[in-house]
Amino acid sequence: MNAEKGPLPRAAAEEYASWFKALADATRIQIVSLLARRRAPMSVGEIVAASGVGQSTVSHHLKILAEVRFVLVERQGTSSLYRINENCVRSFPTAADVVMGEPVPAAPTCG
Amino acid sequence: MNAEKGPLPRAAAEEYASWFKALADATRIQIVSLLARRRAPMSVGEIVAASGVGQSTVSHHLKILAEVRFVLVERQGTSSLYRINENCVRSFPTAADVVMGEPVPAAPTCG
DNA sequence: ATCGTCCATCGACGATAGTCGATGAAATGC
DNA sequence: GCATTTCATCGACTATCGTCGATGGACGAT
Repeated sequence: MNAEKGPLPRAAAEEYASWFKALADATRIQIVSLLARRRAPMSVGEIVAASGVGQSTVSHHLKILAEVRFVLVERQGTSSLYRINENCVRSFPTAADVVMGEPVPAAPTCG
Repeated sequence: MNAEKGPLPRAAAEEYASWFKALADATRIQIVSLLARRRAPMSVGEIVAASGVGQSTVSHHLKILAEVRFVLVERQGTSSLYRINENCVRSFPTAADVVMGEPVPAAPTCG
């Protein structure tokens, strides 16, 4: 932990924020927890049926979660199978990391 | 960790999301890290000077951070002194908590 | 009492984000 | 080839958010 007196540089703060933004929505949290409980990959249709929002909305959130590597996608035939990326879950920064200015765990490269 | 098959209930997901929303902005992360590095309380004016955004903006973010008890405020004379709430930082949920459905650590009651 | 300082709140603005319905594209089956 | 399924993308709408400037209230000093 570095403890200079200045604020965290803006660029680092934005990188941290991009992490937390990925989990700053209730629908995304539901999707992520759903994928984590079923440890097996799930198709978009299954996620739609379980989450209660529209198909395009689920697809949109899955894209956001995939951009930060929180979920991994694999095409199989006509369907896309999503699964949780446990490496990325583990490297997610804690609040203590942020306030103490720990180095950012390289957002899009966690697994 | 509970591992039923259904998604996390919407209410729990929203409570989690409210936590992460508090850190989902670069300016708030800068403010929080600033307060954590100086361990002493800081006035709003000091935070404004160090963060590079307007006074009303800082005041707005401090209000959000105080609502989730991430910072604590104490009036002293004409100025308000803000300091980090280390209990709240420690009880902030990890990503693993969320995806595994750990019980929410009682957002507004962490310290 | 008056002035000046410090801060919270208000109103407004632009930007971003979440949701939906509709459209389109890729793969499968007939 | 054609229809069907499955999903991603597009366009539009609304709501929320971050920021600012201005206003006003509380407190201290003169």
